[in-house]
Amino acid sequence: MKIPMSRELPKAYEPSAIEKRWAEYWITEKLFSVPTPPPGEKRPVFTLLLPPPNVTGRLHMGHMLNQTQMDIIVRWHRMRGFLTLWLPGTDHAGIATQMMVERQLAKEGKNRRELGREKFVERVWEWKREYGGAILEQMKRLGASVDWDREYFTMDENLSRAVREVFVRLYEEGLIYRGKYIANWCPRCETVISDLEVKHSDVPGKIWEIRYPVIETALESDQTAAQSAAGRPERPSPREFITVATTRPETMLGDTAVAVNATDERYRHLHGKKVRLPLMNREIPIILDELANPEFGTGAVKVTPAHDPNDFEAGRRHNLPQIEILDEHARTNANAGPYASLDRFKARERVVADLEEQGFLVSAKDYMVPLGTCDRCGTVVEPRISEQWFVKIKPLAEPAIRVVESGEVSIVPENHKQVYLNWMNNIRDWPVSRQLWWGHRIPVWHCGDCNETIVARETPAKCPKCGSTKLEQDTDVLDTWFSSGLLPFTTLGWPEKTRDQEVFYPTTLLITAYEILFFWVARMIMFGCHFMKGHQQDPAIKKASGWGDKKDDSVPFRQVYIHALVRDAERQKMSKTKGNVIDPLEIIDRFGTDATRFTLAAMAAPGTDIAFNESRTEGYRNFANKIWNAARFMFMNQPADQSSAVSRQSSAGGVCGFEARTLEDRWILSRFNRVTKDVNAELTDFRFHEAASGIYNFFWTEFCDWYLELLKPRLNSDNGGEVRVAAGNLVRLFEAALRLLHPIMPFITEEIWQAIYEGQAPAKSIALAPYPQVDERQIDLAAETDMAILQDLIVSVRNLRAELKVETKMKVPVEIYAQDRATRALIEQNRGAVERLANVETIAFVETSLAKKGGSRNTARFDVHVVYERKIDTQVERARLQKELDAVEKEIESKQRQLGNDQFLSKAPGKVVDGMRSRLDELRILRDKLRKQLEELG
RNA sequence: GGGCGGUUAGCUCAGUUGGUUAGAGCGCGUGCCUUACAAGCACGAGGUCGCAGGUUCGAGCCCUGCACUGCCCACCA
Repeated sequence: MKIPMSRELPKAYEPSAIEKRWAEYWITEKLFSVPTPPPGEKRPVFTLLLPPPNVTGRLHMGHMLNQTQMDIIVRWHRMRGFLTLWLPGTDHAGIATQMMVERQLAKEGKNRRELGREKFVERVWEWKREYGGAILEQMKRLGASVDWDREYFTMDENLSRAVREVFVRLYEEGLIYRGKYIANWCPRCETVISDLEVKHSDVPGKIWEIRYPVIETALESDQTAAQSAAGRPERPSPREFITVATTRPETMLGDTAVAVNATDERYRHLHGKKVRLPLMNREIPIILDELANPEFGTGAVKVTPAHDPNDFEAGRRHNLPQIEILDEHARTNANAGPYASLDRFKARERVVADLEEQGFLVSAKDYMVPLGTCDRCGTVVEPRISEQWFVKIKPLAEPAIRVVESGEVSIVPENHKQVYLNWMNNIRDWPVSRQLWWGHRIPVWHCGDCNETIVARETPAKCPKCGSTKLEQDTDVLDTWFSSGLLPFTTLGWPEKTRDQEVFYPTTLLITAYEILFFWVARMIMFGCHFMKGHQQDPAIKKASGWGDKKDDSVPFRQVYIHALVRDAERQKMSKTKGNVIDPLEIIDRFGTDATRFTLAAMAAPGTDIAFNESRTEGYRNFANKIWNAARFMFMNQPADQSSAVSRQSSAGGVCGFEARTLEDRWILSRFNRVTKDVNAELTDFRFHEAASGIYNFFWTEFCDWYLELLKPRLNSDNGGEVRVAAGNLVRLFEAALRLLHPIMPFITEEIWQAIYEGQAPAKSIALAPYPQVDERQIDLAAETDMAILQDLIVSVRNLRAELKVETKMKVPVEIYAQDRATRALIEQNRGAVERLANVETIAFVETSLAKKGGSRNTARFDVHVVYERKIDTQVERARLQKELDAVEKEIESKQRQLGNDQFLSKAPGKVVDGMRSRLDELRILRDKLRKQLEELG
């Protein structure tokens, strides 16, 4: 691909003009594709699995944050020489996709049942082929440096085969079983869903108290005796009632008992009795069970084993019948007698009305009702009995707990580790079957003749027990998370043993949102530890990659980084219903991908949510523009005979060929190395915000505002040699800074970097160039100290000029007193810089303090006085001085107190004590000068 | 009912193991179209770090309590 490139850059940076071009270039050149490495590969390896977005998904801010962080880490590793594999793909997203296509069908006036399963599934595949790639296309705009040659889809044949393999193995190991249990049922999706897929909330509603008449029995005499013992009236009322409370009165149609606690004295006389169920006119027993809490309500509770999980358990304990009164649509069925064929809420109304009419309703009170709704469609879920496949989870959870406890898998930030462990320690069996059509069909067949259940990897020809060919495959599909939980190894060729696994498994890192810690992360760890048990990563690679101390290579990843949630500017969670969703693509259109990425990076402090604020993005768009213009300046100042000043050899990563001749050269080189050192450390700890702001400050403040300004005279010098050095330094430093910035802002850095080399770049892309690494020898403390003094001097003069209201263009003479010889020498040597940057005509050094002169500034190292006829506003100046003096005196006092404290002197580190002493010395000088100045003002 | 987090400048947020002067961006004020950049430059104002105690030579950071505020988990009728 020919790279269009020009050193005549437009004045304002236009991201849209370049971003698309580079995104395409990276893909067509296959820059990020990683073929299976040959044996003997020794490079360190970095592997990252993209959390697969749903095929139905549209890119939202959460994705973008997630992908930006991943891309930063990935590009950073790649530039540091890691063999870097980032695996992209999409998830078939069972319910979501099926709903999407069903909606489409509905528009055509059809439904899936008319179509039939086979045709419907074909239809979903069509939809997937047509629209399923949308989110990955959107990803490309973000610049995500994934290996597109390895793109996967969770229903690809190879991944599906692995899913069947896993199911069969688990079954054979006794870790999968089938049973009739009560579970959350979504009447709209018509499938069972797991606890995790239910959202709980309390909503205003009602609680109804209902009385059930007690049936008098032959045991009455005993009861009476018991009552007397309990100090009750000797005679029971002719019609005794037992009162229960419920927030779902319609379920009483399915009641098969009333429970009281055995310890509850109030009900002792009713032990062994029965009640007559109102409306249904059915006799049901009073049972003694822990289910009834004497502290709550009346202490008596109705028991509906078919429609409540607690009652289900109680029902099992007491062998109670399970009477289902609701069907899969949550409509009442024939068991509801006169209330059959009603929507559940309609049934509720009728039941309440009739109870009231017949005198069974005791009360109806306002109440906050706990309500579970379907995560997908928002429908109120209904606990319902059905036959499902379950994964026995404890044996899988134990190793998954161990590897996190031991740090074989580390979770960052660490507080999520505890959350993970809490959940895992209380984990319950996982219902994995779903009554859907779209997904991995369960590899189980039922024999139509002998009813045998056959669990097999491939479709069996006949029943192994009776030889019948009347076999029907189980109609259910697997929970979407079942297949995505396998991805760390199935994408690397499992169940075959492959070279890819040897090299890339365990994956290095997982970056994901907190929300799917249980859904996905936990399942990956369980499956990884189970199915990759005994796996060993290529030892040379493992060591080179920095994981030599890890013992367990079965884990799916070495590290998990949990990132925050992106909220809107008001800190509200973004949601479609609230209408406060910020569309990242729209932000990108307006500010550019680089600026948007930078925003997310700069705000991504680990552990805190991000309130996405557009004004920040605008600021970072400006930052990109700043870099752009600095580049224009750089190109403008390249001598004609020095078209490519940068060595084509890539250096070890630092600034290559820089000739530090002057203070500003030594200073900027030192600063660059310091920032480089910091950024590398910060990225190691996922402190994206610190890395981003470090680079921002370096580029803008130090490089542009100071270094470029100091360089200008040298670039405009008549001395060709000097110009050459200055221009060369400029371009070399710039080149290195671009590499430093590249992981966060890949597009603009690529554009300028390529332009620097004019088609002769040492690599196909800056993304393949080395990442800057600190060269400690280039850190120059003296240069940094000296530069700070000069900056202080220049700012002081600028400040005085502003106060004296010197016309901007007018140069003024200044007088400087520096008692310290070194300081004076420093200023003398750099007087040109001071004159230029502070707009000074001449500098005159004097031998006595200038503190008494108006229009002066004093520091511990120097006094500077601007010679100008206009007088300062005495009032304002006095106030300013007084304020400063107060602050200084206050600080002196506190320092003196500390330095006078023996405990402090003996306990505090010497560095701190020395630092405080010299600071105190400076403060005293400053105080004296300020006092003199105040005296002078009178 | 449990668990976790937040409270720092007008706004949005940083502040890694406690250590000398608490930072940034935006916004605000003043002056500048200075030949890279007005999406810019220069200078400036603005904070008793939620409240009350405690530990320490030293606390924005550690401990206790309180207030307000978010989130997650949980089968309480």
